[in-house]
Amino acid sequence: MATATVTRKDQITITARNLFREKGYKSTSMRDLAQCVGIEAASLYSHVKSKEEILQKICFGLADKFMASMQDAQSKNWTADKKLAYAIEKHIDVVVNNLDASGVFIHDWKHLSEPSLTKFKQMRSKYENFFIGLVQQGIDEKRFRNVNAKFAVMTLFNSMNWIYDHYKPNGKMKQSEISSELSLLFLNGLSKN
Amino acid sequence: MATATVTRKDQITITARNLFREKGYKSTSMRDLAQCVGIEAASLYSHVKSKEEILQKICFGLADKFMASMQDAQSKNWTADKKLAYAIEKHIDVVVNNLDASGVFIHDWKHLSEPSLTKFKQMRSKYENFFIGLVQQGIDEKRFRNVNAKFAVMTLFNSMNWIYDHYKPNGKMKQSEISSELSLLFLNGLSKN
DNA sequence: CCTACCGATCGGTAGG
DNA sequence: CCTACCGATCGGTAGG
Repeated sequence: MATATVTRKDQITITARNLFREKGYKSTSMRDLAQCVGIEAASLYSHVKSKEEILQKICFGLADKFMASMQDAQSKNWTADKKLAYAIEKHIDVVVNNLDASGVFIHDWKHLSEPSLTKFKQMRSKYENFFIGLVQQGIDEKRFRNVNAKFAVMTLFNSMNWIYDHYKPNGKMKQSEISSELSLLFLNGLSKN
Repeated sequence: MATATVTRKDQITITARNLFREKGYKSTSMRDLAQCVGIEAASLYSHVKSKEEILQKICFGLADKFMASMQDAQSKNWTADKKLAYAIEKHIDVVVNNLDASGVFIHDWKHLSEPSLTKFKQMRSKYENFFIGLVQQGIDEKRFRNVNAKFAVMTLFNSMNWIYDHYKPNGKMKQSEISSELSLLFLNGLSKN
């Protein structure tokens, strides 16, 4: 029977995600990380190549999840507004189930060095353009008001991405409520009537 | 005749705002700052007490502007929805006219130490509660749908605060368009249609 | 506003 | 995974 084994490397990644999110990447030292893991700082380098490698794993790990959810939404044969609601739901699902990584993703991607930085920006653009395309399609089909699609999507993203900051797993609002409320707020905001 | 004199201290503050926004507070060294100003690092301390003092000036300088716009909106004898639209417009006005400071405000307030940190959080709470109160009032008066007022305001704030990130002074959208589009998007989203 | 310098801390390596 | 240690850089001070 396969048991879920948390290797030391996993433990380092998980701890780093939490520390980076709490204090920020630049303010977290490898010595902080080592202490939380319970080993000496130098020992970290038996498991990771560098501090930035950890950041890369966190940022691209989440980026991959967003890309997968995009492809899922893309494959559906629905109207633009329905697809958009679905994509919002999927995005929030990723954020809520990766709270620490989401915080790091949003705040610390800037500290990636080349060529990771360029790759990261490209993935983000691709993802943003998918949403912008859906909004534009909704406008063309006269489902939405005639807004600036890019501006609307930026507004949406900022709302979605910061959920990690005020979401409490055992709080008043359940994940499903947040999803439905946010997509309603946004789609209603775009609606014509 | 009074001429606008930019003192060295002003120059340090302005340069710091820009560097902190571009690279982050923690990633900007006093040596970086000194070089951009054109003096030696040690000379900075003739004009400022510490690195954190600069951060405090930036954060509380902007917080004061937000508080002033809140008091302005509060003094109006209008309905909740109209007051909210006005408060949104005023908030965006502060952000757009303080782009660098807004970026620092949003990203780096965490690096304030006590007692500044507590004071900052208190001001922010007061400001947030003002907006939450307006949304709740709109709900009570049956002007808005019955949403979670706090969640709606967090959504609004995240949209408004990140304008600094994609606003281009000479871009497609003028400030007035951003204001009206964002408040329409939000108020329309809250409306019962 | 500068030169000269401080103690602390950083990411990371050597060698076992 | 540890001890021992590296060169670089940090915020900041002394003294002029």
